Amino acid sequence: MKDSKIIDVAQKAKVSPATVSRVLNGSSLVTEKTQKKVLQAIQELNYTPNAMGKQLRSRRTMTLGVVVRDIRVSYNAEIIKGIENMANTLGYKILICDSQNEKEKEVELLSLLQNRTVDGLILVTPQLSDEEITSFADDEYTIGLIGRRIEHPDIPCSFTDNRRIGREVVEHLLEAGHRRMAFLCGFADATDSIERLEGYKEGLAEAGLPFLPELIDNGNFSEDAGYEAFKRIWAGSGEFTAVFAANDEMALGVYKACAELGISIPERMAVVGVDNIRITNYVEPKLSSVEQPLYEMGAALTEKLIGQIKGDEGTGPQLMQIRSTLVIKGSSGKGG
Amino acid sequence: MKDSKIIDVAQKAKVSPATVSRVLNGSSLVTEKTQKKVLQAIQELNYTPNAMGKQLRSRRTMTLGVVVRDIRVSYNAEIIKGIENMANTLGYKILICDSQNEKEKEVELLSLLQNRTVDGLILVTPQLSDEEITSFADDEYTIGLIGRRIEHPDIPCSFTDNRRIGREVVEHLLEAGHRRMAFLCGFADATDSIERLEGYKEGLAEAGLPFLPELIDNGNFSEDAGYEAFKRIWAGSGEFTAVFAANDEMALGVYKACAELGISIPERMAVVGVDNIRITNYVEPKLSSVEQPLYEMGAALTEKLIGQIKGDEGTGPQLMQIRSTLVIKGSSGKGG
DNA sequence: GTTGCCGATGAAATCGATTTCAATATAAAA
DNA sequence: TTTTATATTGAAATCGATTTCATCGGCAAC
Repeated sequence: MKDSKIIDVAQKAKVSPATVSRVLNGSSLVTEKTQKKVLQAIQELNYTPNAMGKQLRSRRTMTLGVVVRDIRVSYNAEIIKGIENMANTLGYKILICDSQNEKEKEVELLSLLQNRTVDGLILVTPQLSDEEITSFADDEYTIGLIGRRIEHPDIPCSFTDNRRIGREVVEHLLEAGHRRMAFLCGFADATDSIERLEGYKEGLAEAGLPFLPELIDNGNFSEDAGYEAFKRIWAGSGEFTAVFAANDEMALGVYKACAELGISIPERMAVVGVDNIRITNYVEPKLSSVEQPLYEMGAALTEKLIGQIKGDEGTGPQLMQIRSTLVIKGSSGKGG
Repeated sequence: MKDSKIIDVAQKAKVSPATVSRVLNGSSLVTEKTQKKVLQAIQELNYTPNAMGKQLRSRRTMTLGVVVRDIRVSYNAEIIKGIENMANTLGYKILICDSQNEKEKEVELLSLLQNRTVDGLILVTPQLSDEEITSFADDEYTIGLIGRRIEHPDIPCSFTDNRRIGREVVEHLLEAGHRRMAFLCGFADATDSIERLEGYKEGLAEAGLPFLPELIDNGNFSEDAGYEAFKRIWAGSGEFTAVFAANDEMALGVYKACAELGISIPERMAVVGVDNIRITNYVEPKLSSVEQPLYEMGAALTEKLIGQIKGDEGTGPQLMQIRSTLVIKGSSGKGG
């Protein structure tokens, strides 16, 4: 069936396209009688307004772009779900862009804003520099950030207090009797990771313990990276009884390394991760982790961003810090 | 910075919009000199062609819609990744729609095709009936299916031979010495599940074993459902030594139930799932499963669908059956 | 019976690009 | 030098809907 245009409906109903448009958009300036005629015609022709025409005229695509580094990692999937749901309730659609962890691709994707393919863009833990992002926001493009924080009046950000996470984990490990604990960073460019490291340092400082650079290593947030990083540290200075990994993936790598090296968890080595992904509850022992309300972060940011697109000014703070909670499980119980 | 239009570029370069358009689209009918002028003007104005204008005129959105039941489940995420990558290489973007497992929502989403928001729609294990889908395809709308099979000249489908999967798993279990094996179905509407059940029956029949209805139960593909289903069967007729779950999630539910009931895997009970999701390698014992090349399924279908949109006719069969492989792990070793 | 006003409708401009077709300019041929 | 063919360019139509502005009609007020 060929799809019909507004003019077809107009002709069938013996009115002008303008009137049809008014009916479609619920304008009150239409007689009940003509409205009925028009609706009848719409029904008979099985007419659906063409989105492109509508968008061009209204200069709104009702679409949000979402840039993630990899759709498959559950951290991102959960955020996307939150974004998608909120966007949908507010009448928006979402365009997913997987940057494949390439910064170059992220830069490219900003063009979606320039060419007005989307009304706004949500970047999830982006690799772009603060300058690149702010310069875009300054150009009146609508951008929102998840898992990263930039102080800018027009950039809403939704993130967790990573420093607090760092401190809290350290406190937990201290309480469990550990004095020397390693820290595995993630991407060098990830503020998440950097801030968690700072929190780790603060925690140690508060307890009057020294910060030992040899207990720090980093990787790219992947299981393999965690595995390698742990092995490096272990080979360097065997002197530690706990590991705090910047995310669960890396913590899983630690599990693997420990299994290989015959190090038992948690007796000989306590392990704590961040994100509390599903797998943490399937490994033995269950992995202690910090749960971030990812779904809520996605949803909250989306709501704010759409508000901004619609022009709601000053509806609240641009920085939305969301509280995360430490979930203690078998991998970091008392004693050790 | 206000974004500029093609007319602005035209004025700045002292040419007509038509010429600018030609330069933009690499038409060969432009003098090198004017081309230079135009490019110069484009650069100076930092001009980017507006996507909506372009789309309206060309009647192409260069966007594909993807409907999944839940973005978070890794089965879907993997498929989406394949779709996204292929779409991207071919210049397409993807609009993600999470149907929240509601059929009603799926129906709604078909409107994306009607109003031309997308050029084509990919449905991943959809809940819509064959009739609903084919009637849409008959209306010249471009639809593709993943994980489901409909015989229709205009509907490309990418799926695995579920019946074969069923037979193969049964054969494997028979070889390991099992004679009575339970089967846990998934969604009642999922052809995947139904076909696997048929394969299971065929496998039994080939071995001359009877099909026992009391060893069949079903759930909704979730871990909880698997847990409940197993408990029901167990309570009914304790007489079986292996379970074949229609997917890994349900198999994980079986693990949970067995742990509670003190049934050891694989000694007392062998377990096999389907999908070979990541968690299967983190549980103890590792879960035997059937690996489906999800990424490839997504990518292959997308390529075909875009070909169809572009008008490549008859470039191959509409039905793409992709071979899956049984991965035997600890949960179904010999003996039992 | 005019005049004035208001509510319903339509004609036409608009959004921003592409593309057809006609009109140039340029080069080649006579 | 004039004619013809060809290579560039521009004017205007187009995609499909929305929206402004003008118009028409009816009704009330004078």
